[in-house]
Amino acid sequence: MPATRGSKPASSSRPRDAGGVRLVYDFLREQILSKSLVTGDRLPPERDLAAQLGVSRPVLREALRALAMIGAVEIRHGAGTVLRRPDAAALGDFFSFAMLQDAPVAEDVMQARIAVECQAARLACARATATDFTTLRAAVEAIEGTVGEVEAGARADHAFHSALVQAGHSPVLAALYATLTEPLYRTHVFRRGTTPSTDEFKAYVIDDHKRILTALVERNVERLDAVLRRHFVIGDEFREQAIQREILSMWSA
Amino acid sequence: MPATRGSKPASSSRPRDAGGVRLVYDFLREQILSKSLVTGDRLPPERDLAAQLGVSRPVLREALRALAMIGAVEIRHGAGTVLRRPDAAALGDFFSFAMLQDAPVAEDVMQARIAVECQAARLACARATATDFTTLRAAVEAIEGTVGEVEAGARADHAFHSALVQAGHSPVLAALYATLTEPLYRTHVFRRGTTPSTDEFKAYVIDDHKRILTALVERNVERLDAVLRRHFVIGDEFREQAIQREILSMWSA
DNA sequence: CATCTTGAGAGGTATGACCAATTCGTCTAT
DNA sequence: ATAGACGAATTGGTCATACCTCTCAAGATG
Repeated sequence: MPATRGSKPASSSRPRDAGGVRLVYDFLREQILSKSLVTGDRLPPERDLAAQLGVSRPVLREALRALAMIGAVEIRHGAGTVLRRPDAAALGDFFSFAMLQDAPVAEDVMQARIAVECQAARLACARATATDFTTLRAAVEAIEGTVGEVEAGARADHAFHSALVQAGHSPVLAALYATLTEPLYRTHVFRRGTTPSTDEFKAYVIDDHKRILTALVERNVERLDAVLRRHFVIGDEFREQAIQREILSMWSA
Repeated sequence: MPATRGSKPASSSRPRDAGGVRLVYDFLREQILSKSLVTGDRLPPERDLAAQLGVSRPVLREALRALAMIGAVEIRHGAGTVLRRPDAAALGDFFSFAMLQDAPVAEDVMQARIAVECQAARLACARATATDFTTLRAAVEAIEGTVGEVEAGARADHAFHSALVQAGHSPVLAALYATLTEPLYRTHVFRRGTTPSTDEFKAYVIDDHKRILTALVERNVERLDAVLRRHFVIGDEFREQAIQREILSMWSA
């Protein structure tokens, strides 16, 4: 085993990684920095890379698994390990482990969801692309076609709101949003809570989604924010009661 | 090796983790969710935990190393492995690998911070108590007394904003805020970035914090939102540039 | 040309042994 | 009685070896 360098911890909030693991991190960093490796490149096979670095394969695997956790590499069984460019979409476990330790209540989760979605919507006014608009229009159409159905309606609703967040082109907000909302849309009761029962209410729900899209198309930040916040008020009480009983069990699945 | 469950990936941007590793993640998630394990608890020794879960020690170590990468556990040689609550300070490697490949992450974290703080501020207009107001007034006074100092000024600034978020009485928002921001205030450059240099600017910063508090006292949601958002614009570019430079040098070791 | 099969390559896992760091208990000196 | 030193036990770090499982590409067959 080669001597480790006397470098400081990778992060002031994490203890110093073991020497073998750190050597792998450092090696890969240098490879990227020197452009010897670029995003998409396949790393040498584990056995070869471990020998090259003078560490054992389990040590190399530890390091690679950790890098996979943050999306820096993608490990594919039988195919090899590829260098990836981390983005916050890879941080689902980070956010879920963080939130699991606070036992959030349903209303709070909705508030955080609102926070993230409204901020992403603001960004979307500046950043949304033609592709985003296409996606959102298709999502509105999907809502129109499924507004009275529990399963499909909830899926279409989620797709619309997720597309809106994606249009903000902020990976951290998108990752947070996914963590916060994915469990929501999986609960039966939440799905029922998003399903209007009267024709009048159905029409209103469809129109509201159109109003959101219109404000975005016009890139009107304040109107979009207002329309969206009012959108969330609708059905809030009904939804909250439904969610409370199921929210905590979902993050462990 | 026990059969793995047919669950989907923890994050949609990462391929499915290998079965053994996933089993460890799931186990720990459940332990946390059920309060069998709380932050600060020491996990069983590797040999014992591996046997308990029916995986080999190298597999357990892979999983733990990955969790250590996001700050969910702290591994100490000779002492044991402790459960930690992840916060962004643990993501040094994430940021460094991301930035080495030109991923624009710092601005995103700030956007998430803004989302959370503004939503918490909205809630605070309805929920702030007399104690909250007392805390916030003291925080403003502390800002007045330290506005030209790098360390103390940053601490006072952070205390004010944290108190504002706390006044929203939303544990999820408060936790997210802590997760996203506490590490920032630890960097020297961020602190310098929040330290006004001219008397005029100092007075403006003090007044802006007072305006925020006034809007809250009047429980004026829209004014508070507007004042706060404008507050964030000030110094944003300076801060971002400073953070990006600092992150590379500080975390890449 | 399209589809299927096979073999090589590459990741996934287990076992056992040994090394290194930390913690705790015991003994000795003051 | 207290403090410090030392050694043993505990626990993480690493290595070597063997075997299993998945993926992919090349070759064979219809």
